[in-house]
Amino acid sequence: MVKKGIKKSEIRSMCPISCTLELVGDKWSLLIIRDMLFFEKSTYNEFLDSGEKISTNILNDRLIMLTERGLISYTGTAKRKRYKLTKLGLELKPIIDAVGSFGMKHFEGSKEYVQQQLKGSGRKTH
Amino acid sequence: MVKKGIKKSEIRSMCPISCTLELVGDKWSLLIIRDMLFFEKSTYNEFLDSGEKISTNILNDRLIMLTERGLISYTGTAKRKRYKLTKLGLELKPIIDAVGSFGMKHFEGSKEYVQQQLKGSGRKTH
DNA sequence: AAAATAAACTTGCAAAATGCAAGTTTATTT
DNA sequence: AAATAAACTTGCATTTTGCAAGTTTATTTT
Repeated sequence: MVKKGIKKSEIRSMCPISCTLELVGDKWSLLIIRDMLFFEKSTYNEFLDSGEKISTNILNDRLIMLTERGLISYTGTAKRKRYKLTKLGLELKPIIDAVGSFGMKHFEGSKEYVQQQLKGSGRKTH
Repeated sequence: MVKKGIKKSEIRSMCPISCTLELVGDKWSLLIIRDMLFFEKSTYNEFLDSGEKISTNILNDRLIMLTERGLISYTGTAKRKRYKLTKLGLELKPIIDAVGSFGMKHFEGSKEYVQQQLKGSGRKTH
């Protein structure tokens, strides 16, 4: 069982880089946020079927955590939640952009992959 | 024993964000790179005594991995290695900058922490 | 030159995070 | 009313990280 997900983590240091990585530096958070930012995903099942195949327990855990940490929030009923980025969550965009730029420059085929992905989604070019 | 460190990872997807996170998205890589970028650290022991207290096995593992992946390289003898960022590694700066900016804006006391840290080091303001 | 120190690892074991496959529970459709 | 779907939950295996204590060879110190 995933008891508590990522540990409430007793702050490694007050370094802004370290703190930010403790907030969203796990294996999945930024990918979920990417899906919200670029592909306009908002529901559990939409997040579930992204290319990286997150598993259900982890997704559930991350959605709770990101919510607790004020990066996302939801509206709707318990069985039909719609998540969106909060003001704080939106401020992660520069990070995602920088990560994406590095990737598009250095991973062959990744730029094309993005184009493909955008075809099927809410078409958000930036 | 840390057999292989972070798995050679069978690529989760061709998404540039996902690929980049597989490259440096573990718990320590970006902190080591931060130490090189901002604090001009270059040796095993210098990395060891950063505020976040990485343990020796993990540090060793990460240094090997970052080297294998072409983000850092070293000169000097086996017992006196000096690491530096490669051209590719330097291209991670925009990511670190974005992560740092978010942190300085949202974690109270983190900006002051940076000032403190810079006092004792090679004084690199940006 | 011998002893002490230090730099760069290595080892073994424990704990935490992630992954996988298969449920369960209510709402919503058919 | 039955089938489907959305949002979880559970149990267990694997991977990754953390901790404490070595080891080995170079460099200083005495």
